[in-house]
Amino acid sequence: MNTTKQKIASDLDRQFAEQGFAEQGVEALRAGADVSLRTLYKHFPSREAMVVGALEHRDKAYFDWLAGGPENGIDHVLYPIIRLGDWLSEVANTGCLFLNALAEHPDSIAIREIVTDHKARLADEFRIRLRAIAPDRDVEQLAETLFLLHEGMTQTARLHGRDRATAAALRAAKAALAAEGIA
Amino acid sequence: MNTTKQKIASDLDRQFAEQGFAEQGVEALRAGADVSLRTLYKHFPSREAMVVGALEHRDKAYFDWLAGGPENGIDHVLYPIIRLGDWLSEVANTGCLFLNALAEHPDSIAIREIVTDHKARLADEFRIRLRAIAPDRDVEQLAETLFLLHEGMTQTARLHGRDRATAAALRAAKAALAAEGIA
DNA sequence: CCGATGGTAGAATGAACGCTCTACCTTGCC
DNA sequence: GGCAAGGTAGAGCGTTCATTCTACCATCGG
Repeated sequence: MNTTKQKIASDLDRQFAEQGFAEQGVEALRAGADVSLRTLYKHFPSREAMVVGALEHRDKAYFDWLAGGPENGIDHVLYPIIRLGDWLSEVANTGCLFLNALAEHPDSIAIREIVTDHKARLADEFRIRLRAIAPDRDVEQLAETLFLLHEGMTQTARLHGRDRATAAALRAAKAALAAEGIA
Repeated sequence: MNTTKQKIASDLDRQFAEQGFAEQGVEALRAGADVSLRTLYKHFPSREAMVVGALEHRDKAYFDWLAGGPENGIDHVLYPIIRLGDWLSEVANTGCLFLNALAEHPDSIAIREIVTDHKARLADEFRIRLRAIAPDRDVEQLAETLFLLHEGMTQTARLHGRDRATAAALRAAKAALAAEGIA
């Protein structure tokens, strides 16, 4: 079964989030996941694979976390931003795991790919939600704006605190929607 | 003189921006700065000091870059965001050097301090500019919003391209100002 | 001309790293 | 019972890293 693999991936995710990527060697990761080195390498045959595994785990966890929420109205569109506020209070607040990984491994194709995919999917999420409440509009620019607010909020939460960052992102999102006559 | 030191700091800044922090050892940094190992260590007695030196250099370079610009009106407030667009086209587009450094050295007090200071000064920049055009208003929330847009734009430029990120940030900034009756 | 300053090249060191390997143990199905 | 699957502990290998050190050179004010 890959139950063990998933458990390890979850531990890797948490460890990379809390301690960063560079400051932890494979031995520290092994200890944090509480498995043997052999088992760790069986599931993730290189350190890079461990990073990819952690990112894949978080990608899934993040979109699972987004399930549910209001089905109509402006809150349907704002929900990912609202939910991000909750997320930031539950996990270690060290910015975006994906962008942090990319910062440390700018040359890794596998990592670049998963980061790009995750962010594209997030941008799509806003597009889909906007189309749901404004089917007759071109929502492309608004989707980009909401995506930008989401990213900015993630980074700003590290520096100004989660609540202020959430409030600022929601304020700006509502203003952007209002300026386009949506809401 | 510290001319040599400044030259090295500038090279370190560029190298960290282009190649990331983790993937470069001291020997690579030395080669990129075209100095001897001895001289490098004379000015920056540890690798951490090299990171701090690069960040200090960029902090100064960034605020120098912000000098000038329109003195009145909404463009005075938007100028850091407009100028960020230019900046992103001139340097390697790998996100925020400060946040990347923090991602790789979450335990370094010296690095955390310079990152915090830089970001606080940037937030102040927006506060000061807002007060200049709206002296009778409480600009605190708007300053936070503009700061968030600035940060979000920096990250989004990596993924969606500089021009789209700049346009989205400016759109959102104008909407936020309009919503508060400023502009 | 001399000595201080600040540069060069690059070998040496000791620690830490990613990864592999040997040897053994536990569990559950036929 | 026995064997296959998948786990454990941890020593060892070769490499790379940050840092230090020896030995030498160029420039220039007094």
